[in-house]
Amino acid sequence: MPHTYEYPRAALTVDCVVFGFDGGELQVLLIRRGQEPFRYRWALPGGFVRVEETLDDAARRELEEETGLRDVFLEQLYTFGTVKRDPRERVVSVAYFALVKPGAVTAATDAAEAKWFSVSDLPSLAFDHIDILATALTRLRGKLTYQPIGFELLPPKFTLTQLQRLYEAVLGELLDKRNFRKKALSYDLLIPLKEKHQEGPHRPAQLFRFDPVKYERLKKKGFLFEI
Amino acid sequence: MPHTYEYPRAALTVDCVVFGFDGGELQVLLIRRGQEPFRYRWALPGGFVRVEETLDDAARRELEEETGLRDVFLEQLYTFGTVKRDPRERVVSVAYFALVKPGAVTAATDAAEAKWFSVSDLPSLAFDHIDILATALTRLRGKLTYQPIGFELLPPKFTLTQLQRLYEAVLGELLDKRNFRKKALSYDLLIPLKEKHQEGPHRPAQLFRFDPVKYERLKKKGFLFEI
DNA sequence: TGACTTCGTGTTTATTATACACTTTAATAT
DNA sequence: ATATTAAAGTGTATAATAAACACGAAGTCA
Repeated sequence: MPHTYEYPRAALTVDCVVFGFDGGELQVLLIRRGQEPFRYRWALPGGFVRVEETLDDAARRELEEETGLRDVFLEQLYTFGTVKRDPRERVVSVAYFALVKPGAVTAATDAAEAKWFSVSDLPSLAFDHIDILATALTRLRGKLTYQPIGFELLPPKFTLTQLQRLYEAVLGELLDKRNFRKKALSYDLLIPLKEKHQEGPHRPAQLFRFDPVKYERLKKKGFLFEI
Repeated sequence: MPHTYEYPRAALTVDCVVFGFDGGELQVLLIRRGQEPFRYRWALPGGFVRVEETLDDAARRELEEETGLRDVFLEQLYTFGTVKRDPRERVVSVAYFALVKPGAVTAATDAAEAKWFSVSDLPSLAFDHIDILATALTRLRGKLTYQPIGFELLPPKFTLTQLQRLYEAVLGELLDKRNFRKKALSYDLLIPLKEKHQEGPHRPAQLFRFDPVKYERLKKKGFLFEI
């Protein structure tokens, strides 16, 4: 059913930069395009915004449709609106960035032609998606240093070393173990569990979980979480 | 000339939150609407994005058309896309925030039915513009503490006391004079001028200007400017 | 020339960040 | 059982930064 307007209108899309962490490197989830333009090229998951859904809803819907992921940390990033970013017609894209835990990762990747890529070894991307990705990376780095969003990238139970590896991967620098642990624990957001994480012939590591209640409380005060 | 599409499309607009500083309070520039909906209500300057212009261009164009302002600091803020934010039809708005110097202020206000309001004493606004404004305020506060954008709100020549008053107005707290000056000067971004600012029966104040060259250099390094 | 008002300045103390190395603990191999 | 292995876990001294705080200087105006 066609729709007619007095003036030409841009098409509106959402694109999601989905970050994951495999324990060593920061990863991005990409899907292989099936149609022109940029057929067979890797691209960010995304698609057209429907006229009766919010932008956030559109991002969540497209993410689930194309990757199987749901209930993830999702936040609006930036809106990309240069005139020629899509060769067909004017398309404005509201970009989102998402953080997913390793659990969600394996469940999702077999749902579609989606694949994780290390951010340090990316293929050529469709449209201006490399710019969107770069913007998302900058935002992630910035955010990580003042908000405890790292937990969104780790399993529900994690060790302090895993948390440190994540920070090191995202920030691109090595951190001092003792200072990191001091700082991370000082916010009182990590709850030690009774369990330990045994892996290999060495001392097992204490497992922690994140305290979402204290997190919400701190968030209202406009807190910081600087590492 | 009508334009037809296979699926319904949202209309795309830009809205600008323009901040100014009168020496005492933080101000926002609003325009009075001439048409329905929300006729006679105050609203953020803004309008429809043309299909052949970028979002940034649209924001600058609308800002100049409605307020006479040009060559201002302008930065994309957030995109507002709830379904019913405009009672007529689906309208997605890319919000921008702008900072203008007092010089531009007086030149602009008589250009249209635009008026400055103190952020602590706002009228009822059209659409969801009060939400956009709140988002902009939060962003301004956050940004001001780590980037030297305060200069965008001051005249080319300013005193340290003026700069401090601005920070106090935006952050909503009083700052220590000596510590503030120490910090502000430590970044080496303020150039003392030969002139002094004489006003009233007391010691005249040293005038400074902002050093844009050093600013650009620092920006590339990903610097901070914390007060 | 004295009153008034804002400008401009330095030091001490508290807090936070940084640098740095050895003991503990469990699994595994012998 | 004992030795080996490898990561876990921990404390202190020093440097850097932030915070608290008060008074003389420089002009105008009566």
